[in-house]
Amino acid sequence: MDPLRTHHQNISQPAMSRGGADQESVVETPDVAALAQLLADRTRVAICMALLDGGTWTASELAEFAAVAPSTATEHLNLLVSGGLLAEQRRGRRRYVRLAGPDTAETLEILAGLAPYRQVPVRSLAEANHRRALHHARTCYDHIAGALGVAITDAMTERGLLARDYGLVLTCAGARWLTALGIPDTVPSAAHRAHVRTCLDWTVRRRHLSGAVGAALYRHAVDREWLVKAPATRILTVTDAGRAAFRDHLALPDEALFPSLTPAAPRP
Amino acid sequence: MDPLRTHHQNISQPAMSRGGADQESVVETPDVAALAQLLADRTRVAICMALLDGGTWTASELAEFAAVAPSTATEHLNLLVSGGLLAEQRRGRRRYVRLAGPDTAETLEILAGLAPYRQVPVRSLAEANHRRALHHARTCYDHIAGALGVAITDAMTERGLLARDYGLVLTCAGARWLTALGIPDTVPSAAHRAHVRTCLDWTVRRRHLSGAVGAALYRHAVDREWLVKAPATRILTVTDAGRAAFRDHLALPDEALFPSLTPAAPRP
DNA sequence: ATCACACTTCGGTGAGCACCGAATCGTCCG
DNA sequence: CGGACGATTCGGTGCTCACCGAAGTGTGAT
Repeated sequence: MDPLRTHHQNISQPAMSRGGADQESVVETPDVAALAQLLADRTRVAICMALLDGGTWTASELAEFAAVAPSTATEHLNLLVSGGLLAEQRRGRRRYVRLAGPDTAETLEILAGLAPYRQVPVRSLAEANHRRALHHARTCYDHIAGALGVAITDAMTERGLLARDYGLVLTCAGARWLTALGIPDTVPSAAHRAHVRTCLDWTVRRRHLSGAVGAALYRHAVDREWLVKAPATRILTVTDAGRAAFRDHLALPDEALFPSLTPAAPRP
Repeated sequence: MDPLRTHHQNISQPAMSRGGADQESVVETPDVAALAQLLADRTRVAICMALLDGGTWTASELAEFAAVAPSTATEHLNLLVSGGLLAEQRRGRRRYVRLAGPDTAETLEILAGLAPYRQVPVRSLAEANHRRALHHARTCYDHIAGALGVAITDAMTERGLLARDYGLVLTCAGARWLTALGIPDTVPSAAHRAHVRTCLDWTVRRRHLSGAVGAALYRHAVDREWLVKAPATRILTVTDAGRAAFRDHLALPDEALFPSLTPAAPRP
């Protein structure tokens, strides 16, 4: 149709204002393809997934994690930073990198929930253990995911702290429960209306609690040392104190509290 | 590092179970890259954006909309359907296609909100008018977007029907207001806790109302003929009755009710 | 000063893929 | 039946890009 259309001018450069002819009539449009292009590469996604632990990684740590050469990692980081998905901070000879913000993290989680599944071979016993631990309990940027996260959400729902109507919401009882735990500030006066979001868990294909309440709960659990986050991974470990607390406050069953008891990836 | 790693085995085929050696130790992982790959092409995104009007299109309509050859459109539709983003229905020699579901639509909107902006030239006067109309009021799968959508959201907030704490929520007054309008069924008894979501508007870079309440409001407005949707586009036109209603119930200003008065894409 | 280290730049390579046109297959209509 | 039409298949083309290694740059430690 359009004779100007050479083959495959799909994304590439910003097209360079030509001749200055009709430059007055332009419109801005969100370039979804450009954003998706950033995430259309397994290595870049692996980097983003690593950063979903909410932490700050160096370039070489990410290169090793993603199993690519440092030079390749540099290229990917350049793209992700200039695309606005990652924030960087250079100190000395190190390049520190983290997710740009909660929006980014949430978008990644949403995509992970909608994405098709893929079979991935497990090579070593160490990797199998790592998988098992991830499956049991991990961070999801600022809240708790994995079997533990789902169990918490389920228990809170059963006990009437959360209610399901057109999405999950915090009930008045739930607000009181949070206050009793000593989580007041995050939840404003009209507590029953506080922001509750859910997030589709990619290991269990079940929804778990996120949003402001999920974040507050996670922070609280870490502060009280109910949970300990392993450095440089997203793995959470439940402490003895944590087991006591989760049994006490939510009557969580042992399956949710011990990683070894977590059943192997139930496929729906 | 890995000698098995030839160059660029990034996405491609499902790798074909080899030799049947170590097939027991596999794990399922969401393949975000594969999903993003689907959206990493301008033409495919254009198709998805067209389908965001919530309607059903034929293959050739989409080919014309996206300005590609029919054969190219077929290829794209095959990918999008088999990737689960689109649902198809074949009748006779026609292929009817629509978005797979609300999840898909929501994900697209979220991506559009996070995506970078791109300058797009406007070629004809007709296109300029089309843009203006889209900018003023359009559907966003199942709710109202554009300047009108933002104005509605703002007005509802100002009048205490919506409140902002950790995201937007419907107040008790808001629930009563909906009931008075005659929108009861969508909103369950504990109405003030009904599902409210916001959606970042890509024309105005402002949030507007979505979720169950947003969808109910849109359906109501169409039922009462406050709004009329132009066929084969996402454009909404405000009728006289609509203007009266929106002035009455929300005191919307004229700028929000007449497309010509909408200011040209304010950039923050 | 010297060396180790974290990262970057650059050239080259190979795979992937968006596109079209021409030919083909079915379906619907006159 | 025959022709128009919607959609598909297929071969070919050219661009894009993920990857690496080797060489280079700057920082920090000895």
